[in-house]
Amino acid sequence: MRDDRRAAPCGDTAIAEQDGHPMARPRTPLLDRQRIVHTALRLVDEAGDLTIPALAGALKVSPSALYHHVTGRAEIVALMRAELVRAIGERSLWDRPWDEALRGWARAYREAFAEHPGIIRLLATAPLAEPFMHEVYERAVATLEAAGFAPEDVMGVITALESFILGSALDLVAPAVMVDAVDREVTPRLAAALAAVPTGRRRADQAFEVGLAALIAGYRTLLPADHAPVAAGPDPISDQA
Amino acid sequence: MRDDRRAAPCGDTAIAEQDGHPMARPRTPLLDRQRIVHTALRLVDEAGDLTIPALAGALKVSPSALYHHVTGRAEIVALMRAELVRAIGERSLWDRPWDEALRGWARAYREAFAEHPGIIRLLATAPLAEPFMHEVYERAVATLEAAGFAPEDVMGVITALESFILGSALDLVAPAVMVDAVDREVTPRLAAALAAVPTGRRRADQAFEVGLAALIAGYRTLLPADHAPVAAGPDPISDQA
DNA sequence: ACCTGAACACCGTTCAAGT
DNA sequence: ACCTGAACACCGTTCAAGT
Repeated sequence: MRDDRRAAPCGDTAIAEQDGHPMARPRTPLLDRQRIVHTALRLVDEAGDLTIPALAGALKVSPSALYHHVTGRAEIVALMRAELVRAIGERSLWDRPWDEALRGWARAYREAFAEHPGIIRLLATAPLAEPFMHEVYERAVATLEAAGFAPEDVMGVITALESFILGSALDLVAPAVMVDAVDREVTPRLAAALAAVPTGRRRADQAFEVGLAALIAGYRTLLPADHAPVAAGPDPISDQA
Repeated sequence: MRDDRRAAPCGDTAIAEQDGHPMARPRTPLLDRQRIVHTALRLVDEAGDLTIPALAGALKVSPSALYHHVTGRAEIVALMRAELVRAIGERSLWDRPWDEALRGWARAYREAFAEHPGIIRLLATAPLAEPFMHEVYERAVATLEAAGFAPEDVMGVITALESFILGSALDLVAPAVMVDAVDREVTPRLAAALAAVPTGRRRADQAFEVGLAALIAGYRTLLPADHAPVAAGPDPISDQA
């Protein structure tokens, strides 16, 4: 069903078969982990899933060639996860009040998923808690403790927010079945509620913002009364690239 | 790696091959959708994934036999989802204040997943928004509107809660990698925060309860001032079978 | 070291053949 | 209608063979 041909001009990859007979070991390696991961990401974005034959095809290489650079499909997925986590870390800023920091982190986290929607279902089934993520948690813990959260609550606060983000990322790729599949005879109020809400991407965005605001507001009530540095202003948006 | 043999006593399924030669159409059907779904659920719980050969093996039937009752693997998954949704609906009670109702629904929802942990990764990638779910949404919308939530917020409130539940269900099956993988030299505060938290299932439970309480508390702030029927008492637990 | 092509075990699905 | 066994297209992975 897919068409992998893309009019390859001659000399595309600098090394090609010399005459007509197949080559074994090229002088310059055709592959490296970086090229594999980036191509895999592009492929997942376009096709929605990842198969070794398709990946090898996009890299103009035999499937078995990949196994000289990665241990298998699982490692490719792990590398994609690392790439994503790196993107999250780059965009999160922790030198600000805890509520703004958490909000910015959550948005960066979800935004990274939103840029590679196809990856969500590949990564959702496994946690993001790779060593890469540890330093992000470290900063989150420090921020929350400094803000006055009880030590035994801190991990729960972070984990719950992360669960919400991950669930929201899944919501992002969930096909919006309901909108007109709802029978206004049987479920009239649901139909009305759906009509009052935007469609497509903005639907998911709005639900995310509603939940994020509520979660942060709820976290604020966990703080002892003398710790309330930031007034509950209406959503101080923190812009960032 | 798996051993599907289970010492079958003769006459196990009432209909077996008469002598030694294979049978074609048995007098009583060997299969029905109910048996298929329940066996699939058991299999997913035990093995963590679902394959047609394994399912056929557990049903003591040839793989191709399944296709006379079900259109394919996708429909089996859909039937499992319907089974799960039914369980959620049965345990949720909506004739109570909105916050208690939402809290009970969320717990029932997650509890249904927790009983079949293996199913989470099968269902997480697709929404639960099947027609079965519509009437649950209908009741949720009615409850929230009656409580005074703005019509344009209602779907967001429900969707965000559902995202949190789904993410928490995924957290439930996430292997607890971090606990001792954390380097207390590099990330000392994270290590300390983790030490202050329970391990195993209870870790996920606590994070879920922290997030659920915060979300509901945050939702309460969305209500106009004249709508606050329930005081913010400390977690009125709603027991249920 | 790095690539190819053949090969293997597996999966989901189809289909003719039997009753 | 309902089952079987053979067959198909596909997948991830291994491995000997080439340079």
